[in-house]
Formats: sequence, C-alpha cells, structure tokens
Amino acid sequence: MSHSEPGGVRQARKQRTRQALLDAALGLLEEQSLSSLGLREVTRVVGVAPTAFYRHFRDLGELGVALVQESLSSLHTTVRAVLAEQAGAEERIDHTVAVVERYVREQPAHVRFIARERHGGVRAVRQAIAGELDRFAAEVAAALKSQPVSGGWSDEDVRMLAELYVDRLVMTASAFLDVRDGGDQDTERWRAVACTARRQLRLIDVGRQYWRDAGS
Amino acid sequence: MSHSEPGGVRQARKQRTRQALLDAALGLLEEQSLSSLGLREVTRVVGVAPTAFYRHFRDLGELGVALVQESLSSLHTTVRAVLAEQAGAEERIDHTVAVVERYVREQPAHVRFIARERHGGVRAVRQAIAGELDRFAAEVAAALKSQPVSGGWSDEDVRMLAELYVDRLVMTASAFLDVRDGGDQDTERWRAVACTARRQLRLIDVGRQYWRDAGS
DNA sequence: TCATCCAGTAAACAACCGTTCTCCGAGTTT
DNA sequence: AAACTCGGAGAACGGTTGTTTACTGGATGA
Repeated sequence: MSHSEPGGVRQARKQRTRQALLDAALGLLEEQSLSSLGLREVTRVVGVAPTAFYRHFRDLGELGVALVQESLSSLHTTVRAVLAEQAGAEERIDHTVAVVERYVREQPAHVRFIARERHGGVRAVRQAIAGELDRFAAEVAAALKSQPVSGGWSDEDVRMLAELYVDRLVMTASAFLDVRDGGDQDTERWRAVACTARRQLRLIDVGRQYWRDAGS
Repeated sequence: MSHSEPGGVRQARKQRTRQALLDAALGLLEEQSLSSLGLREVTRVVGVAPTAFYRHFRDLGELGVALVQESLSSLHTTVRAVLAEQAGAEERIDHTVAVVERYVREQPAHVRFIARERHGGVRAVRQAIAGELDRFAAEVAAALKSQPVSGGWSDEDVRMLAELYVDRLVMTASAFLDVRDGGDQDTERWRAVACTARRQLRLIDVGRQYWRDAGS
C-alpha cells in the first residue's frame, strides 16, 4: 500500500485534515453554539497550528456551512427512500419515525447542530439550513403530490403540508435528542416520544384525508 | 415629585439598571447567541462598570433565564385570552395567527431570543424555555379538553395535540421573523406566511375533528 | 446625626482570542 | 534531478475576556 494513485496523495492529506476540522468542530458544538466556537479551539483538538485553519476555511461561518451539507445529506438520502416506497399511511408513518430514531441514535451531533443553528446566530449558516430544508420540502411536496390522496389539491396546499411535515421531522428529532441526553432511562421516555410523534403524524394525515379547499 | 415612598428609592434604582442590563443583552442577542455574548459587552452598552454585573446576576446564564421569563410572560397572557374565548374554529384560528403577528411586530427581539435559545448552547436557558413551554402546553391542553370536540379523547391525546399547537405557534412566529429581517417587501411574503400558518392550523383542526382513537 | 449598608467604581490579573507575516519541507511537476 | 507548490509550523501583534480585590459615596435606618 504505497504508490498507486497518480498524484492525489497531497490532496488526500488535505481533505483528511479538513474532515478532522469538521469532526472536531461538530464535537465541540455539542455543548456550545457556533457563534461562540473559537478557531483555536478547533485546531487545538485536531492537533494542528491555528494558522492551518485558513488553508481550508475563510472563517468559522464557512466551516458551519460545510457542516450543514454534511449533516443534512445523510438524512436527505435516507428519507428519500421512505418517500419513494409505496405503502399504507400507517406503515409510512411508522417507517418515518423509525428512520428519525435511527438517525438521532447514529448521528446525534448532526441532529443537534441542525436544530441549534437553524435559528442560531450566524446568518450564513441559517440561510444554508433554510435552503437545504427548502429543497427537502420541495421533494416531500413532489412525493405527496404523486399520491392519490392529493387529488384536487393546489400546489400551494401541497407545499403547505410538506412544510408541516418537515418541521415536524426536525422537531421530533430534537425531542428524541432531548430525552437522549436528559440522562434518565432511555427506553421509557424514548418510547413515549416515539409514540407521540407517530400520533401527531397520524393526526396530520387524518386532516389531510378530510381536507377540503377553502378561500384565503 | 421628590420624597414620597418610605424607602424604595435604592431598590428602585437597582431594578432599573437590572432592567437596563436585560434590555441591552436582548438587543445584542439579535445578532449573536447567548453563549457568545460577553459580560463586558453588555455592561458597556448600559454604561456601567463590568463588575456591576455581579450585583444582579451570577453569570450570563442567569441573565438568560431571567430573559426567558420576561419574553414568555407577555405572550403567555395574550394567548390565554384567545384560548378563553368561545368562538368557532375558523375565528379562533384567525385570532391566533393575528396575535402571533402582533407579537412578532411588537416584540421581535423576544421572539428571536426564544426561537434561538430554545435549542441553544446554554443548558439552563434551554431548560427554562422547555419548562415554560411545558406549562404553556398544559394550559392549551386544558382549554382544548373543555371543548365539545374533544369528547372521548384521552388525556394523552389532548396533550399530544396541545404540543403540536404550541410547536406550530413558535415555528410560525419564527417564520414571521425570518421574512421580517429578510428585508424585501413586508406585505407580500408576510401575508403569504400568515396564509400558510392559517391553513396549517386549519388542517390540524380538520384532523382533530375526524380523529378516532387507535392503539399504540 | 451618625453608623451601616450596598450598588457601582477602578485597577490589575492571567488567559485567551483572531489574524498577519515569515519560513519550512515534503509532494508534485517538468 | 531541479524547480515549484502549498499545507502546515512558529512567533508575534493588539485587543478582549471573566474575575478578584479594595474602595467610594449616597441612600438607609437607629
């Protein structure tokens, strides 16, 4: 395992420390918010000189934007699968909640980052998250529209429903996270959150089935 | 207008600068988050020595908790009125959204603070907000339960619905805020957000009307 | 009137911050 | 093999931070 690539050793090392910076930042952000995160703090964890930071990001805001993409891309692809599947409402709801559960368990730091910085103090990061969730909502809207239940729905209403769903996904994930580092016994409170989340989605789904257009 | 109170001049002055600290902090928090706010930064705006801060708060976390109470008490009483009123679903929804609109217009800093620090980096403040919203949800649940539509609803389901409502209120307020400092023309996007918010509440209400209990 | 209290002051502390500049040395290209 | 890139190191900069210690002076209560 020595020389094989024609000339990517240099770039590979660069992207490795870049990833190390992202990972270190994500770790530190579990107990503070981005606008209070220090440049030196990050480089110290990685074990590089503070000046090395500038070889990868102009400032912490730029790193934050990179973290947004990293955090949402994984969930994005996972949920896409759930949306595509042809199944009953009940089943789809169960799968959705299960996917969120798994995501929170496997990538808690990513979830926390998104929930925290969605309304956080760094404008560029807020906008990046908003844009990403917007694309997300658009996909959900497209999936919803293709379902037979949406007959006679205006595009605006479908979009409205999609945003409702996306917001709930984020809130549910955040709720799972809260009980997770709440400390207590996982199983009890955790299952309660899952149950509540399912019921809320079910209620929205009922509203969807009996929805009738009205003015304004 | 000189001597009238028996002995509250000293305490009155103290609470005045205390309020000044709260106001200054709230202003500074429009463009950053609490965990990055500096103690000296606050006292500088007020015009007092940094050490004077300790006469009022142990640290910025304690100030944050005080801000939570201040921020939510006003909205709390306002929404209480809407909950109490006996009116049709359509009317109540319109009133609710109108109240949120007014709140965002009159107290944008408070709304931003709550939305930002709800998932922010300071544990004590997060818990304070969670606790306050919990009491809030309990009140909403009580109001919902007393309505005839809730016949046969379990307490758990009523609570589930109440949390759904509260979350939506916060998200709606935050959405208004985003379009507010998005800059563009207020009227157009603003009315769109209001319209979407009404429709989402309406859809939830439809779901509520046709809700039927089911296991798990 | 006089002793007491206490909100606010002033100075100094060590620690940390973001950023600039210069330099090095291993990987890359010719 | 020589010339060149460029990620990273190192040192230094001016500035800010939270906190401590000792002190002041006007309201307070006897």
